[in-house]
Amino acid sequence: MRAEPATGVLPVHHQIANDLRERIQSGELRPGDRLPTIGALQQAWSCADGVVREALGVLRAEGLITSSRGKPSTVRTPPTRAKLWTGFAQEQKDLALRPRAERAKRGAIEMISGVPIEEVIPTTRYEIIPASAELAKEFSIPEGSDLCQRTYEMTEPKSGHRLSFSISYIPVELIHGNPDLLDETKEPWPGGHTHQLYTVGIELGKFVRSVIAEQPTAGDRQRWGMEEGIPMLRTRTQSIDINDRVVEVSDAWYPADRTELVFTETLTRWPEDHPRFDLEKGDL
Amino acid sequence: MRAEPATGVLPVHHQIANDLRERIQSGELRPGDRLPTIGALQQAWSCADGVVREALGVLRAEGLITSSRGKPSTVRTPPTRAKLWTGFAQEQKDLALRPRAERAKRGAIEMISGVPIEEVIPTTRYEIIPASAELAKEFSIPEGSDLCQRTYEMTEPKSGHRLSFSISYIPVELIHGNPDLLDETKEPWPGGHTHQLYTVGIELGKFVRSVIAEQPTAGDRQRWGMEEGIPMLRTRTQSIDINDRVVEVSDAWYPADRTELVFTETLTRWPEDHPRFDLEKGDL
DNA sequence: GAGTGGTCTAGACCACTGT
DNA sequence: CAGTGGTCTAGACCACTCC
Repeated sequence: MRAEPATGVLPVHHQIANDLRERIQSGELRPGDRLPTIGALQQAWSCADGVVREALGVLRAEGLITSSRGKPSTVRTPPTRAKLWTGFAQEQKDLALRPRAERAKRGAIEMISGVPIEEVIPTTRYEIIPASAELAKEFSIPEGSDLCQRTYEMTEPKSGHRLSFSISYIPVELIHGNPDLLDETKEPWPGGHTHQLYTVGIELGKFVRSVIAEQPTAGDRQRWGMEEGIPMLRTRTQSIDINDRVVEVSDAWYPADRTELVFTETLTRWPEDHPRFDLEKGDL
Repeated sequence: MRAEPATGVLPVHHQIANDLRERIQSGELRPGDRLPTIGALQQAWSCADGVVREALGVLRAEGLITSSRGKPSTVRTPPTRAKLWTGFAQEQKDLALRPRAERAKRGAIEMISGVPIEEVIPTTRYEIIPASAELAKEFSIPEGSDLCQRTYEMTEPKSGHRLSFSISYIPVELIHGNPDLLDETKEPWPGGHTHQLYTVGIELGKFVRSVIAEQPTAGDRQRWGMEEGIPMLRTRTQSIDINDRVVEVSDAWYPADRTELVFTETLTRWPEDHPRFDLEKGDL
């Protein structure tokens, strides 16, 4: 059993992957189309089936195709992503001063997860944990200080798949003035986190949100019902009060094939009498 | 050559991957540490080398390990990500009305890519292209209208690897008042895009930035010098003028192991005399 | 030169899908 | 049932790194 020398510099499985990728990106193979079977590709490229499988593995890892037992591999349908808008923090802040009835119109969970509450199983879990080194640094508090960790999860009942997941941290010291804030049965809280903080005398000054992307593990993929080749978006939001103190940190995870994060930045107007640009003056 | 039946329900290569993943995440195997060699794992799990290779492929695709020819596989060192701050749009807008000397302190390229200009090869390319269906929709203009496409790329000279890449689109109709805006030799433009738009009478009202993540193709990975298992962050920024018209669209790509996107949202203060929360009243 | 991981082959059994 | 892809084996050659 000798391996024939590669015809080119590029390994054969990469050649196959490149060829198929090109045919997908050029539109010759359209979303939902069946790929050639492994047997057919094996014959076309005169190679062992393992090589073809390797090539398909590459495309699967790039999120371009899906394959499962018994069925032919197909071109992945490009995802339709739900837009997750941020920029409602100001609205949320103004709401905190409004009466309870008005606040009740928007739940805390919805604000955090961005998913409307319907036909899903929400889970909320509160826990007091010692601050890790990382979180202690975020809050500028000693390592091991008490943190209130609040976990929000939403699950799709039929498949059991996770739809949203986020964790929020608050130093217990900041909220011990209002025992209700440590009581998970009080969720969802009318007016959300901004109002919760208002009840202990905290006024928010700004939010800082950072976004990274990671590749989920096989276990993650199973929990979320994700296919191979789909990254995970992870956000960390710092809620900062008007004294520049970090009062809450919240982490959230989003499957990148279902989610698009949208951030808006509104600008103030120039003064009415601002100088108009004069091309003749050549002020470039 | 018979395949022994799997000892459990889980395929062996997943069992091996899970075991190694756990040892990495628990800290038993630390960043930079060598993994057991394929031969050792093969013996430990009494399986063929192909199964072990498959398992390592899984971990590589998750970005947990790196491996190359001749050297033992190692645990990937967690990336240090450069923070890419947004939220300077207001500052940039105010700068547009300032004198040239002041504007010249910040280049257009730097504003777009977030990478300081030093020891890199910047490339700027202008091109007039017909609007695709997608872009026509963004601008609410007829398909096929003239767009000015400006491509910004920065390359690391030694490795030839791409450091940053972004493309901006502007309807030619909007900028024909100033021919310099179609001249790529005028880059970098003092004061950046905001000032460029100012020269044709456009005042910006807001920015809308959306973020998605995708898995790069093998070719992308080579161009950017990325390892397997690292996703790509992609942003699309709409520049919207004070009349709610989309005047510029800009796409940018960032390797997710080197980049963290940071968005800030500043809130206005509550009025001085806002009602203080009264726990006794129990207004929850 | 010994040891590492990368590529490839040929053959086998299995789980699942459709008819 | 035939056909699909998923898993596994055993053996081979190759490219590369390090001693």
